[in-house]
Amino acid sequence: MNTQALNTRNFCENCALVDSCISNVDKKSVIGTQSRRIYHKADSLFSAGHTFDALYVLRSGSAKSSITSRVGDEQITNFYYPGDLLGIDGFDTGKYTHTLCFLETSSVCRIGLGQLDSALANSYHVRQKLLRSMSHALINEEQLLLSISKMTSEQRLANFLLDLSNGFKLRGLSGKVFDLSMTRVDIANYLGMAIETISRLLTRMQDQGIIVVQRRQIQLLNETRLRFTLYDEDDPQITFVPKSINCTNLATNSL
Amino acid sequence: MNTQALNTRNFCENCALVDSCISNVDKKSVIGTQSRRIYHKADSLFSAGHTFDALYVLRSGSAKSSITSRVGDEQITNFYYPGDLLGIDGFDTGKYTHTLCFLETSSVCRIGLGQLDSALANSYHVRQKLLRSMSHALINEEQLLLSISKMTSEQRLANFLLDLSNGFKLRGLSGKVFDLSMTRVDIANYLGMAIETISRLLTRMQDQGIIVVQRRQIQLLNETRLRFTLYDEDDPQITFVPKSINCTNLATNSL
DNA sequence: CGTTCTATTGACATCATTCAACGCCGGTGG
DNA sequence: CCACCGGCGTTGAATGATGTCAATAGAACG
Repeated sequence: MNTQALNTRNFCENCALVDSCISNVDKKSVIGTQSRRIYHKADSLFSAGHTFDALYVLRSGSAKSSITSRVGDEQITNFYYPGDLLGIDGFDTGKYTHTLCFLETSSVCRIGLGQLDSALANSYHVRQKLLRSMSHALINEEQLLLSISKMTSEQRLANFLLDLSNGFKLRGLSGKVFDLSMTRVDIANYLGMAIETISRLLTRMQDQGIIVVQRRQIQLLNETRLRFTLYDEDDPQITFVPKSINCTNLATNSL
Repeated sequence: MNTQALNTRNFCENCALVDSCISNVDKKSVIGTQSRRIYHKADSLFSAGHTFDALYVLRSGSAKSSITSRVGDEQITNFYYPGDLLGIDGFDTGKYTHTLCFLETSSVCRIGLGQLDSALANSYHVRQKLLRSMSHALINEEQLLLSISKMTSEQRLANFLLDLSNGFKLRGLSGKVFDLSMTRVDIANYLGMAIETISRLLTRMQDQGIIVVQRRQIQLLNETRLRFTLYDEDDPQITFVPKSINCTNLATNSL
């Protein structure tokens, strides 16, 4: 399985992601990255329990990460696209807790922990970038949590499609027509629902003229209506019931 | 509201948390912390949208953090106990995304961002500690996700009680008898279920002789049985169905 | 000592899962 | 080239776990 095209460089200064990539945020001290090889669908980059020895940046393709409970249940925690940072779950225990698995042919840049740490010590921008990425990952997870525990399945799916669309737009691709790199099973797992429900909802949305589904290809016909399902659909007038948890909002910041 | 006892020091070298606290992980360069004041129940430390200017360490008491969706739904993302790091959600955008709210009389140590960054630049241990904490927070969130999307309400509640018990044990308190500092509403929100369900489950567990509930006080009578409900209860023989997501487990780590 | 917050309990409604059958597509081997 | 097979996706019917609504009561708070 090492027969793949293997491409090892010391610096990725002409990577397409050059501006957003943690290796390049500090122009004065580019982090050397190694081991840029090609992975294929269903290959894994690392598995839960493996020694944490590097972070990775996804260069091309797409991937998913998942955790496993003691009972054997798996939960997909995220999908990744080019530019995303992989492996930050490893800092906690020194072992990866995620299993990272590619959804299609993909490539990554590897940043060894030693290199990373010296970059952190030397560059404010690298520190900023890493902390920001990790904070972002956390918030992302919490948004997912919010959607799973507070939204109907239809809203979750709509939200998911809009998120994907946004991600593609940000990467300069079409937010109107795109391909899902993950299976229905993956989506269902990620959103905490049954694949049958996904199927039914997709066809219903199609019947309503909101989207067009052809296998893995999705076309958004009416983004406004899609976005609208996120609000309480029964109630045309968007009622902002704050539903607030008891918390005095003094928010006496600092001192 | 500034009438509270106000206690400002430069260094917290004799804090009870001295060993685990990020301010003290590097004995050679203790981070100066400021503004140790007393907060009360329902006070908030910061709110979503406020400028991110500091991290905090919870010194005493307990707290919860929550995020709010555009529709006004709130989701509690975590409960905090002494030693926990607060505010790491702020790195992403430079504003807090959480609202942090105390559940009882509490105190914190404040670590300004400037101080933090110089400590990060100078100390490997501080870098390690911060990254570890953030990674841990991420994993924690994902465990919650897993439990919400893959477990029954009974299992979620059992899991929650066991987690709390563990936390108290780790802090040298009793894991058998403890007080919930949060309301049923908070628990329900956190676990993604209705308060009525919490109520019913608690009384059922009590009827089964697994726990004793008296308002906020919980006593674990039979921890083994509680732990056992986490597995598929129908099936006495624990069946480890791996339920694996399609992912070749080559896990060709590094290269 | 009333008002409000918190918690409990019952009856009922419902959304989503589960079970089951089937169709489609791509790959593989004869 | 065709037939078979397995993975993926769709659809229908029945079930059930959990939420919603409603009534009540105790504790906390001012």
